[in-house]
This record gives sequence, C-alpha cells and structure tokens, in this order.
Amino acid sequence: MGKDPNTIPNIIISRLPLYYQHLKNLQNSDKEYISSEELAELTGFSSSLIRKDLNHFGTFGRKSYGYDVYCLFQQINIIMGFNYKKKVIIIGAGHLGQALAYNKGYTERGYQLISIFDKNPKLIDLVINDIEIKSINNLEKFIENNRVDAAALTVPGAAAQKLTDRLVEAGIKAIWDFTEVPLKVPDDVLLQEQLINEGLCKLSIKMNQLRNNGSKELKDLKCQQK
Amino acid sequence: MGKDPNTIPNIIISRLPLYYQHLKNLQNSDKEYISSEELAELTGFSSSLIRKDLNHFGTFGRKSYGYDVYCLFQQINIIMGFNYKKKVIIIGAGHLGQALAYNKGYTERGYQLISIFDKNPKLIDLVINDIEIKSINNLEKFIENNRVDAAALTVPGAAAQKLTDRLVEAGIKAIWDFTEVPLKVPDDVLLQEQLINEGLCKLSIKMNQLRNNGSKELKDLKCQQK
DNA sequence: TAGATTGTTAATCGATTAACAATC
DNA sequence: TAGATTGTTAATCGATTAACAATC
Repeated sequence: MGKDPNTIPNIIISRLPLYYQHLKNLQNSDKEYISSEELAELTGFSSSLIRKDLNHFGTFGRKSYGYDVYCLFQQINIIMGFNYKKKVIIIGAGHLGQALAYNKGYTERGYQLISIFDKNPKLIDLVINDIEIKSINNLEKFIENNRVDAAALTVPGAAAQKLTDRLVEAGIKAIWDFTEVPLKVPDDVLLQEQLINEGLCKLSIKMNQLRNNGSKELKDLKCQQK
Repeated sequence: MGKDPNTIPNIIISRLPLYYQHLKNLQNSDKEYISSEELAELTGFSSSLIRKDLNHFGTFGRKSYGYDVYCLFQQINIIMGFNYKKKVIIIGAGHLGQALAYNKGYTERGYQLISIFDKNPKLIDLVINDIEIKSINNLEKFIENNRVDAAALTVPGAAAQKLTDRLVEAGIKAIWDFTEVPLKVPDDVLLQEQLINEGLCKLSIKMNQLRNNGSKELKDLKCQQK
C-alpha cells in the first residue's frame, strides 16, 4: 500500500495543505507568476523541495518565469481532490461542533455541510448557520437516505467510540476526529485526527526551551522509582 | 540555532503531542507498565523510534518491564513544559474564539485562560465560560497590567496582521494562530499555526486517492497555458 | 543575447529500523 | 533460570539539498 508507486507519499501530503493555503491567498494578489524561491519564502520549505514536490504530480512551471499563480492553484485543487464534491455531517453540537458549523473552509475544499446531530433535546431543532440540529436517534436513517461522505466527530471522549461504531456501521468511510481519545475503525475507514490542542502543546514546548536556554535541563531526566 | 545540541529536534517535537495524548489516556487505565511495543501499537510509530525518542530526554524505562505509565507521563509533562504556568488570552470572540473559551485543554497543559477580546460592541461584557469579553481597545492596557504569555488569534484574516502587530508591540512572545493568512512576526516571537481545516484537506486527498485507485491520474498533470 | 528559473540527477544528510548486549 | 524488554550502536533507508543542463 505504501509502496504503490501511484500513492502520494505522506511527507508530501503533509505539505500540501500549506501549499494550498498560500496559493489561495495569492489568488487575491496581482501576482501572475511565482518562483519556487518566492514560494520557499512564504512556506518555509526550500525552493528545491518545492520544485520536487510539484514535479511529483506533473509539470507546472515555466522556465525563467516560475509558476502561473492561477493555474498552479487549479492543479493543487485537483491534486487535493477539492473539485470533487463531498457531503459532510457533524456529530456533536457542543461549542466546538457549533463553531465548525460556521467554519468557512468547506466549500472551497469541495465539502458541503448537510447536517448536525446531537443527543441533547435542548439542542435538537435549533438552527445553526442555516442548518438544523437533528436528533442522533435519526443518524442511521439520515445516512441511509442521504449520501454522506465524511463525518466530523466533536463529542465527549466517553461517547466517541460508540458513535464511531455507529458511523462505521452506517457506512461512513471518512471521520474527521476532534475527540482526544484513541478510536478503533476498520482498515477501510479513513480516520483523520485533528488535535485541536496541538498548537498549545508545541508552543509550550518551545517556550520551555527558551526558558531553559536550549533545554539543557531536558537531557538526563529519570524516573525515580526503582 | 537548529544545531544547538540542547535543542529538541522538530521531528521529535512533532511526535510529543501524540505521546502525551496516549499517556494521558492511559492514566485512567489500570495499566502500571507499558512497553515500547504497546506504545507503538497505540501511536503508530515503531517501538524502536519510541525508545529512541524517549532516550533523547533521559532514561525512563525498566528493562523487562517497560515504562512506568504514571512516571513516564510526569516526565512527558516536564519535557513539554506543562508544569510551568502560562497565561493565555483569546483575540476574537467569534464562533471559534468562543469555542476555544470552552476548550478543556488549557489547565492540563499548564495554561490559564484569563481574558477574551473583541471589537464587536454586542459581544463586549458578554460572559463566556466565566470569562468576560473585553473591548479590544483595552488590549494594551490589559497586557501592561497582567502577565500574558500567549495569545490565541481567532479573528478574520483581514484583521489578523494588524492585531498581530499590536500583540507584538505589547510584548506578547507566543501566538497561537487560527487565521489562515500569512503573518509576519519578529524572530523572537513564536508563531504557531493551527490549520483548523488541515484534517479536511488530508481527508479529501486520501478519499481522492481511493477514488482514483492510487492516484494514477495525479501523475502527469500540466498547466495548459503556453 | 544575458539572465532567470525550471526539472531532474547525483550527493548529502538525517531519520528510522534492525539488531543485540545488558539486565531486570 | 528463562523470558522480556530496554538502551544504544550500526546499517539502512528515504528525504532533502546542491548543482546544473535545458530553455524560456
């Protein structure tokens, strides 16, 4: 699977969202062409790496000009599958689930948010950003009657595996997981973790390094017990 | 800087949040020891890599037993700087900012959320999770009177750079950035991107690969124009 | 034409894995 | 003791960078 020559290497996949982000932002500029060197400046990756990443998918550049900003963005959209329409639902209408209902990121990435589910009777029938919160009791029926390509999971950790099982059982093949608990899914189901607090972790680590002046103190730690 | 032998390699930093997550979840189990092989099962990293990562910081294991689940968690907390207290504010009380006000991830990571700011008069004085939304006009005064270690930025892209400049000017050294626009900060300010839609991107790429049966069609793309 | 910048190969660098002695 | 599992070295693997011919 990882050896299929047609599979995109994970290391490239990890950089694609950032390429997308910058090329999207460049669409509003008056820039027609951008060089790999300028993209390097923006993304922090080396120009050489960028040229190599792009050449994995095809030939996009124009020698001595660079890359056509509009065209490259179109190609990145194709590579990321954004021109393919996907329907998504949100499971859990708590604070995070509601915020995700207002997220502006779906459409440009080819997603359409079609429903939100919760078990709390006080939330059911509430309308969030034009989308009515439905009872979780109706989840299976809804999936049966509507093509649903992906589900965002924003429920408390304790409920997460049970709801995952229901989603899988109902035929969902892609889960965007915001819970911070380990979930089990069959091999044919895509499980994408979104560690909402990852940035908080990394900032803490880096602040700590600065405090320690190069984390000298993080060198010979020990577990005390025998 | 990257060559300082006391600096934690970025590649290890990138794995630490996941180690933390799993060790935290293990605290509630009755497991006393965990082997690198079991951690490999949980995290998806190889046991060899895990042992090597941990040995970067010290000696935590017990031969033939594995790692003490409680003690290793304590050490990871130290490594990540979570036992050091940090005060954080949120800039932007929109849907995402409000959801972040309810985020349960601060305390366990050593953060304390102390204030939220917005420019919308309708939001000012509103209380979210016991925290009063303050006018952005009072930002500088607040930072002057309170130690603030980090700021979460959840404002519209158009306002992002201006507010970043104000935060930097006021002395903030760490920014947790949820905007999807490129921000400029001085070298001594930590800027941590949190691409909220990254998971949506990766799911789309992977769904697309499956559709294309190994993305054969993503091999010889071209920009049409001459 | 001279200058710029790509696409791509070869060289380098660094990260991961395999293996195993040490030892609990 | 026999079995398990660490810590660590050496070997391998893969990713990044340097370099440059091609060419716009």
